[in-house]
Amino acid sequence: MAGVKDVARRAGVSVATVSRVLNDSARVTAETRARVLAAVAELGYRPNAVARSLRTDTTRTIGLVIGDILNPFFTELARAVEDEARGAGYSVVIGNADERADRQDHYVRTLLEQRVDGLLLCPTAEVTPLVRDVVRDGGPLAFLDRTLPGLDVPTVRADGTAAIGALVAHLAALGHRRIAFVSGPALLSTGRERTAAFTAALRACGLPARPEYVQAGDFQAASGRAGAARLLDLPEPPEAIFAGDNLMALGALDEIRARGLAIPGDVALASYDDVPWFTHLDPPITAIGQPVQELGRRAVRALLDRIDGRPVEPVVLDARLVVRRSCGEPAEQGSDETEGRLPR
Amino acid sequence: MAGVKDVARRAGVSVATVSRVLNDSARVTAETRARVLAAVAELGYRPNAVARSLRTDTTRTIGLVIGDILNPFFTELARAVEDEARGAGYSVVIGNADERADRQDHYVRTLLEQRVDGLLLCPTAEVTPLVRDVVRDGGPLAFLDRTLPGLDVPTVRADGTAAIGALVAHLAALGHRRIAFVSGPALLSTGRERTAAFTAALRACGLPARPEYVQAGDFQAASGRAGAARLLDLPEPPEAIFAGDNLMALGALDEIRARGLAIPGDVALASYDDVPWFTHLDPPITAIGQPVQELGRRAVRALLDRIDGRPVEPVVLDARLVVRRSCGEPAEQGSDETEGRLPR
DNA sequence: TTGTACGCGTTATCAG
DNA sequence: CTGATAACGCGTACAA
Repeated sequence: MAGVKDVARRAGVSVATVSRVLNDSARVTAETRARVLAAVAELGYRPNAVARSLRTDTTRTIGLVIGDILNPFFTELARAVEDEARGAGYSVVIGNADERADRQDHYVRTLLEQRVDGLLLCPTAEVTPLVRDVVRDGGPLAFLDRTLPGLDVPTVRADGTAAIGALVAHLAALGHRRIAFVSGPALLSTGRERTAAFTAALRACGLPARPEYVQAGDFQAASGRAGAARLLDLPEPPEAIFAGDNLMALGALDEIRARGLAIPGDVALASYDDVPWFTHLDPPITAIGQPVQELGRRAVRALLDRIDGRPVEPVVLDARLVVRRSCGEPAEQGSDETEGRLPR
Repeated sequence: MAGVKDVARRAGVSVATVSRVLNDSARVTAETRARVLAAVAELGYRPNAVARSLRTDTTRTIGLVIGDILNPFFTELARAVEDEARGAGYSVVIGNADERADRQDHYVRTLLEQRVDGLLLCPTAEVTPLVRDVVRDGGPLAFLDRTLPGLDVPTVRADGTAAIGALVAHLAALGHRRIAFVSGPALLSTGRERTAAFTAALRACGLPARPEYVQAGDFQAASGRAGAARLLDLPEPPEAIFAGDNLMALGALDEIRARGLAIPGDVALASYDDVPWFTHLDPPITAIGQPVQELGRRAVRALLDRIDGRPVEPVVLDARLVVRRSCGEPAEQGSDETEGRLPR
């Protein structure tokens, strides 16, 4: 494969000059520039980014480790991150942790060895030794969507506390008193936050917080189904089930359908995370939507700020309740802004 | 950041020895190996993959350029590719072409400059000059899902011809005679193949092929909605709409719902590509499912074969019809194997 | 078994 | 404005 040397020879100049026109770093005669460019085209020269990176100690690349590539929330997030990064001249390398700490670490390690300029991490566990080390060594890290307690790392996330409060109030207003939650893992900040917000919201509405009405899941569909099954098997099953993410809502839906139960007649259903198809179910699913695009954009900006040594402060955006009909007919229903919404 | 040199000094050995234990290439005393490993741990040494790649001319990395990261078909594909690659000791770098030829080329170029060992491409257009060059130069390329005419490149894909034939026969058996198709782009092999199979299937069933019943889309939801709108606005609207992929099916669904039409009473709906939530709609959507996991695995194996200089032949798997209820009640319905299926 | 020294393709420094 | 050359971090002949 042709290198700068070949190009130089063919253009009748030195390698230094070739490098200069390729990076338009210094002033070069229009004529020699043309000769070089011609040689580049003729030889089909492709710059070797590996060598370039070794020399410049920069890869123009950022890593993104997401929780689960099959989860639409994360793919939408990845999309937003990628768009913003591309705009800034960076490539994004995505690692799919599959909600496993070991796989997360695998990618963190690999990406660091690849010498990415920065790393966006949606942590899958409390904290692994590797992540602790990276933080200690001041690696170019930022957290996205999820936080890690006690670590001083720039974080971009959405807070669902208010929206969950609104959801529980909505359920209570519709007459539901036995409200259950299929939670995410307690190891994740998002899992904990949503559970805490849920119990606080119950209290605020004067509803009892029954421990058996909080079932632990792992953000995967199967656990949503299992959690719903346990809830529906209770001597006194809940009147409403709130799933901690869209995958678990899908699982809960599976279980509810399998039992031939009606929504919201027999049991109401709501979900954290909003996805396009929620709108098409009968009834459409009430959900809490996160500002995913904005999350992605802000995360990239925060990371680039950190890379460039600019000061960066945490970003917390708000999630919001989208009322549809899966929890019962509201007395007075606002227009559903996402009705008929199309992805992209 | 610590390098081999630092490790060597700390362990009291030469850099060569360090390199040897890191790659367990040659015989090293157990004792020195231990000393080196200790030094590595103490210094928190992280091998520089960039330098290593420059030296070895191999990155243990493959590129994957997909059509659209928001399309569940592609994310599932990416997942399968990643799993298989990881098993073989390779990392996967994903590029999202967003169904645009320019963006596809951007990633092909970038990945090539990054010196990936191989490149899996789901081509977004007939053929771009860049792709032509890469093929001509014998770049380590394989096509996935989509094929490019007249190019001698290993290809792994699914064929839907038989399944589409079965679908049209199914529709005809249910009494539908005016059957329409929202096609993918004619520039894509998958778009062309499905359209050809559709018209052939009509003919096989003795149904007329009306040109106005084939509306061109681009595999994105918005075009599915627009295509459905044009069809439903026809003086003689179709009794059944078959969408060329799951995103366009979502769009068509949007349009049908917006018009207050009943499925399948007013219009039947079917989709190419099967997704988990199809099962939960009322009625559940009849679809054609591809063996996505297998596609991903075979693609990686084919690419690695090519990289290692082993002979590789094209792989064509079969898609299959999954009958649900969105086209009407079949006289005799087989069990739906994917009912209640959970992702992962 | 271990050490020395060269080179991978590029950019950046320093002369000219 | 252009050219010669050192250096980036690592792997590997070759020598010891």
